[in-house]
Amino acid sequence: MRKDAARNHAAILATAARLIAERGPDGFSMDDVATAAGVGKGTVFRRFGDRDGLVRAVVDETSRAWRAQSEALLAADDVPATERVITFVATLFDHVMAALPLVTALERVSTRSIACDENSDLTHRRLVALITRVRPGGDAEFLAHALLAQLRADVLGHLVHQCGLSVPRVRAGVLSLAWDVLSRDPRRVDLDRVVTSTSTRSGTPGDD
Amino acid sequence: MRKDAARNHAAILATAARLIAERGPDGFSMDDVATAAGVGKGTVFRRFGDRDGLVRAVVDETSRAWRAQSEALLAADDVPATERVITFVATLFDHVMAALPLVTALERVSTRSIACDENSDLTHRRLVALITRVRPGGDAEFLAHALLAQLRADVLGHLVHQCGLSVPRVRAGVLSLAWDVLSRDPRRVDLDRVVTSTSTRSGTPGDD
DNA sequence: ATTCAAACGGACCGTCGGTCCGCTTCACCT
DNA sequence: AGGTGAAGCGGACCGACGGTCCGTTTGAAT
Repeated sequence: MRKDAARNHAAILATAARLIAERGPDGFSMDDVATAAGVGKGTVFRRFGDRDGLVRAVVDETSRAWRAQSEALLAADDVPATERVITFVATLFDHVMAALPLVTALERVSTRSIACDENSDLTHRRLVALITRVRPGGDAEFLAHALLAQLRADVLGHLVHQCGLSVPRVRAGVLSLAWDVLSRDPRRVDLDRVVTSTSTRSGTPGDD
Repeated sequence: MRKDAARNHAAILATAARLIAERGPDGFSMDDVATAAGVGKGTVFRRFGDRDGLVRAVVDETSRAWRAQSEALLAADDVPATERVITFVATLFDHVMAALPLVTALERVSTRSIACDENSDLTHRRLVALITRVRPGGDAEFLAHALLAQLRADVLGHLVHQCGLSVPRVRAGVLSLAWDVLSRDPRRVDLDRVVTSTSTRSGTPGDD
């Protein structure tokens, strides 16, 4: 990589991170980034492909520390399995909250609403692995999705900024929920009967 | 309301609903709707204010049946409280799944990522009321948010279309989770100790 | 039939993501 | 050091889109 290219690459990343943090997840255009970074628009697109790629690159850099943390947690066999799941969720919560505008921007990338990138997928797989050790019988894949849905940046931002819930309260709620899910009671009631009796009166969707 | 205005109003709503269903939550422009409905662009904006308003109007009409259903559920004092919550969640799930592209479009309205409209708020308040009867001591407001987060259209669409989970599987997962949350065990472990000991090592966010 | 306000419609505007191509600059080679 | 080719640069340009404006049309009340 040429020297000027490396310099521009770093400048663009730093500028984008700053603009997103200052102006929110939608408060910047590609022109803004280019101008503020002191480069031409073409340079930004040459480096990162499109807006999507730029946001991903910034997130990727910012979340590097957390990824290492979660990787270490996977290998920490001395810690009880349940505690590892809870800690995984807690650290991810903290990470998302610390970079709310940035992660929100990631979730709003044009192509898909929910992140389909490698990092998100890796996070999910790791959580599945951890949950499986606690509840080998349960639907770990779904449970991981359910817990991760609680940690979506737009969800957390909504709770904190629109609804006015305090961050500690939300954090406690998320962790309690994770705990409940992990310690679920296997004596399942007849959920099917309760539910289908009322909901299938109109349309019976989802049974193709 | 003048006759032609009423006719155009209905035509625009129907056309928008059709386009969203056919082409997905982002597959239509305001010009598209106007042209397909046989009216001028100005007419669409005069009626609905902006893109946001148009999508909301379509959703509002489509969800009318479900709103009545949920209202009846609130008043059904003969049904056990827990069953009412589960049924509430189940019918909302069915409603969202039946109109996935439309609800997804609603969630992507420009102003805010998470719906802040009157309907969403009403749904949340009703769910809070129902949950409070089951768990008077718990954080009903947060729990309602947590359950509703599972029913976000983009979340459900991701699980079904990207991850390939079947609709019944997701439905069962969501209802099980609701059940678990409602029947949570009040004997709380020392969650705080477990969590803060590991996660606060880096940054201690959220304790202002 | 007259009248006028409500409604209409499409030309028009600003913004933005993304492309293109002529110019510049780096790094390597002799 | 000077030459050389390619990698990199940058901003003019394009098409799409949300939203506005205003001259024209139309419905209904009198």
